[in-house]
Amino acid sequence: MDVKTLCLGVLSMGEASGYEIRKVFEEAFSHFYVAGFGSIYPALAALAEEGHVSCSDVEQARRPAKKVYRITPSGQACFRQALASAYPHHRIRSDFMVLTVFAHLQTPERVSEVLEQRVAEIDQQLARIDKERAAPMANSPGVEFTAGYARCVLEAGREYIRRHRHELLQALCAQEVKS
Amino acid sequence: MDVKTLCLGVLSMGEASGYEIRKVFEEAFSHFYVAGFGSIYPALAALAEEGHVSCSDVEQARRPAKKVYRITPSGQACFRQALASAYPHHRIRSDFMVLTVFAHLQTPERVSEVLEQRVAEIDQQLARIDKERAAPMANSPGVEFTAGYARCVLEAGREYIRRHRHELLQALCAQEVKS
DNA sequence: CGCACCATGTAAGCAGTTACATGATTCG
DNA sequence: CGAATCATGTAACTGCTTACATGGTGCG
Repeated sequence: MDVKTLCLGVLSMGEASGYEIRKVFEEAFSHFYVAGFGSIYPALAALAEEGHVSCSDVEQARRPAKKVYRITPSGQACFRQALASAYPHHRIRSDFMVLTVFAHLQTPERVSEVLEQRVAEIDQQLARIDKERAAPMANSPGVEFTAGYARCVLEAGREYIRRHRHELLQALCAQEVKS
Repeated sequence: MDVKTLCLGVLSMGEASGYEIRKVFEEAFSHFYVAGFGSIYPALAALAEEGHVSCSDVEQARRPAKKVYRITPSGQACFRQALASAYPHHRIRSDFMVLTVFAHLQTPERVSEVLEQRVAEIDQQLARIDKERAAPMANSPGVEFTAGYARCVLEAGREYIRRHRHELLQALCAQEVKS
């Protein structure tokens, strides 16, 4: 699934500008999808040309004017079709895990720092999920389920690091003494 | 971290051909990094040109000849440098979670299928981890730690789906009756 | 006055995927 | 004999990231 399809998804929950869509990606969707301005704006332009969204300029008091996009019936059909035919891939690209796999090529201090950074990032993501739950942009069972899934997986990872970091660091120290 | 760096990492554990490196990506590394032939072969060629790996043709009885790559001291230094300076990013791109967020736009049958497919994939990955643990290509504390981390996170996700799938599906059915 | 936020876009470049192209051997 | 495995590569394409370009408003 590409950024275009995901933009349609965001717009299926209500009209929005490009800037607001990006905020959704950064906040509510940040646990499973990354997209920046550079991919969102071209995606919206392409969707408008295909007739999947309509667009209107909205002047604002004390703010720059914005372009508000709305999903059209054809866009709705297109998004439903994408949902119906997509395979539920789940790809991870983790430099964190690369760094832990090759822990023996780093100093114990460095490995400890890496683990701390990962825990800090998990804490941030958990805080974001709780914030989103307090003020849900759309209170659907799907959003609820997915937030719970993300929460559960993140907490499991954090707990694992807490419980096993000493084993890893001790093994590294033992190895350092030998060499 | 790019494919080139990861290839150096694989070669830091011992010499290998491109074909064998790809097997490592598909098996031991599959939980946190994806790479196919199309990125591995060009990466190895580039590394050879930069002097980070050496390469020799090896004729085999009853097999096609292969090119065996070995990491050089400069490659080792380069990889250590990459490990020392990389930030532990952990990116997820999950069509699975997109599909669950928009569960209300799909039939309960479809959502159920999606959940089952995810559970099946988790089971496959868990089986792969256990297989790898039985015959570890390198028995380092880092490999052990990372396998445990992946195990823990995958199991948490599977458990969450098992415990909460009924809630999601019931909410969808209730909504369907209303509309 | 400077920073952060609101707001929209373009263009170049790169990394990686997909498909193509080839060919030997082994096993059922 | 066909399928799977071993084995290496190229080329086109796509999708995304990064950097560039611009400019108004609000707050401390």
